[in-house]
Amino acid sequence: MLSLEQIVRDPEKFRAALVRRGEAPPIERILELDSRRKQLIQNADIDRANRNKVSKAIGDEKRKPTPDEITEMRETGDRIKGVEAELSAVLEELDAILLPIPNTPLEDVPDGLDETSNVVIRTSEGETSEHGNAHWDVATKLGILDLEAGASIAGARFFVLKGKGARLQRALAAWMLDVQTDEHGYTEIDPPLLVRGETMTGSGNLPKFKDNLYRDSESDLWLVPTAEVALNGLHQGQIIDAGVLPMKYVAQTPSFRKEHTSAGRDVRGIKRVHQFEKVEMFRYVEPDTSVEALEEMVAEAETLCQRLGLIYRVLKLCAGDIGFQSAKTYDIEVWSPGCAEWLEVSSISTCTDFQTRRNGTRYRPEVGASTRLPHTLNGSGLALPRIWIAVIENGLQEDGSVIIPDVLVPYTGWNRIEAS
RNA sequence: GGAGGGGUGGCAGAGCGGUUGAAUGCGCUUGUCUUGAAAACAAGUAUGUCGGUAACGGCAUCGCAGGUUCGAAUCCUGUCCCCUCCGCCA
Repeated sequence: MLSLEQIVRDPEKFRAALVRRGEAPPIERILELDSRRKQLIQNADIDRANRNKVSKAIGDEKRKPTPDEITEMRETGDRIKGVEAELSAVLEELDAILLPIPNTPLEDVPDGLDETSNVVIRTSEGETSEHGNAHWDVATKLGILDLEAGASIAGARFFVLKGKGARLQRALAAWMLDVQTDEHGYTEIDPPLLVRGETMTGSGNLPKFKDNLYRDSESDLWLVPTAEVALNGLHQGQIIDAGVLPMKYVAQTPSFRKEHTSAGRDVRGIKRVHQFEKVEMFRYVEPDTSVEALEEMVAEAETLCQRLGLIYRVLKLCAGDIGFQSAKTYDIEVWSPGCAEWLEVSSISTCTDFQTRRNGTRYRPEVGASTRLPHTLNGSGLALPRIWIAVIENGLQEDGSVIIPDVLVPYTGWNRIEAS
């Protein structure tokens, strides 16, 4: 959520920033509601102050209230209730307006309204060859991927990994998690995958994106579309002590997405599925260090691609293509020689104070200082099964077998998936 | 699923209709003392919001949401969470 206070202070700045993302926020209505809000608060406070004074006098004097006092205070109480009712209607409307407004892009985010304006800022060494053997053919033939079983069990966009395919995914996840914890200093978290609505709202996924989320209505819990949701909720409502930031977390979890909005895209194979594993990095940092932290996280994700020997490129997303809660996003894509396309395996964003304002995560810059909102950053490090796809398609040999990267061998116990 | 108990400030822990935003202790900050530290002593030490350049003042908050009352941390209802016992279960 954006800061109401800041919007009121400089409405045009916010309008301009949101226009860059193709949004037309009702700024006038917000200003109107805010001034009404302040007026109502003042009215109610005056009445409450008076009521407090009278009640306290009665208590101090240890006497019964006079009939006149009772009448007057009842009227005051009714008036307060009326004002409070109007105030809560105003606040409700403000929430309804503010909650679906996305974060504002940082200055250096490129202009543009869709992915065609994203900027490739670097590409790794190596050739983007094509061999035409897509993972759905190769892996099915190897007996390590069973799309039919996935469909039979759960429907379209679900899949089953088998044997060395399942082991390869487990190895990838374990290796990435080890690098993030042992080398990059992240603390491993194993969070709930079902979360409350408030937690989902705190991350920015609700109310706007409810159609892409799975939900158990009986217990009113939502399945996380990414570990980011849970990691973002880790400190909601808390004040983080001075000196604790930055905090770095990493979690490997499944992600559940309905993908209604991408109905016709990537229908073959397992590029886009309803349930997938992902290793997610998440950081809480002091505001003036978040820009630097974002670059670090991109480098951390790139390291993984490099060690897997994959060809990848880094994109800086334009204002219209960054996610709802993001102020700036880099995507990392790896080359898929079988599908002959770039696959997004990581999306790394700074959400500035957008999420912490929503969920009430604050920190103290110094002992005794007043609280501030930390910045949050998130990024995949990295997403399965797309990395799995890339490893399979890149490791494909002439004879149909697949050789896997050396870094994974300690986790698999073998380096080749033999053609049957 | 059944039966109880409980949620108060950074922590511990009083209060159970009337100067209670909240005793007391611990912790923390600052000051005095000290070469320095400790100890002792003194003062300060929640969050948010409205007004104000500020100083400061008002209001709200004792899990959360309602209700009763002139007045609620204290009474009532709902709800969330925690704990104990029984049952069930990976």
